Amino acid sequence: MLKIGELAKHAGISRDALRFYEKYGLIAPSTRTDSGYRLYSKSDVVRISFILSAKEVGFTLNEIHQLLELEVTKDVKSCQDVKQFVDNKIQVVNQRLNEMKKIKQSLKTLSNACCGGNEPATHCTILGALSVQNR
Amino acid sequence: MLKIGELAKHAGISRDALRFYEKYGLIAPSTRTDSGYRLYSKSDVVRISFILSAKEVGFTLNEIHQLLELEVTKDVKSCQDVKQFVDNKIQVVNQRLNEMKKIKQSLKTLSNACCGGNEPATHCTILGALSVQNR
DNA sequence: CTTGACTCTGGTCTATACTCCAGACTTTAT
DNA sequence: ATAAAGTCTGGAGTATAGACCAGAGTCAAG
Repeated sequence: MLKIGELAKHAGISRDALRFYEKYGLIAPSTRTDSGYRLYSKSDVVRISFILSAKEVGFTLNEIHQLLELEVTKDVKSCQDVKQFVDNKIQVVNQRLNEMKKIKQSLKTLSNACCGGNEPATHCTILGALSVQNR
Repeated sequence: MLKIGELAKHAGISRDALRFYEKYGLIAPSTRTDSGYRLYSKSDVVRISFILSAKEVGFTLNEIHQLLELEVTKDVKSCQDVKQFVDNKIQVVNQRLNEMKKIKQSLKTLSNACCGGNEPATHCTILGALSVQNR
């Protein structure tokens, strides 16, 4: 079991962020000490790492809440509902993946065009790289 | 040349957003009419589409500004600087791509596990899918 | 030539996702 | 036993990314 500071350090976020996520309903510590200190379990660690991954790729806390809520509401939702919701999210993720790949390609084109030498970078711009793409 | 409303419609954002980006230094209309109306050129359209793509994949306006600033500061920055900055961004994008792929895989696992039928979704959860991943 | 749609500037307001106290209590280290 | 470090709740403050509004000017159609 980890105290809030330990989990925060482990996850690379602040204690305040953890308490904020709790207020937001994303994660609650499994238990508390007699004195009221939060204690987080291993599964809490997994949960936090999912939350951070999802955030990393651009899901809002609200969307993450929906994803996690599937668990809470699983008894009242039918498999059908869940599948539809998830398939929908997969579409979103796919779109973002494609945008991301385009951006990466632009950056690579730019990096390659750029000799990396000491002279002024007169010909090195993102938009230049983009218009090369578009040609 | 497009007026602000036309560009906004074309790009799928609000006029206010465009004016906000302008204040932020991301994009300025090529010219103005005598009466002060903003007029956007084709390259402005390209620029906006880059901004939106970058936003889509999770860059903040500030980061986008840095990407675009390469153009403005190109005379004072050496090729080396540009290359380093860009290669750095490519690392970031790569990390996000990987996170995104993981999320997508989780969602797919979940979708597949889920029969899609009418019964309660007792076994369908993201965290369930995640722990299957981790096994 | 007026009505409606559009644009201008400048300002206030909002949601999201936190951060940063304050004041009190608890735990750990020496 | 005491200081330092950590934690608690509650509330205020902040940065980002716009949305919204007022009052005034502009343009296009009938």
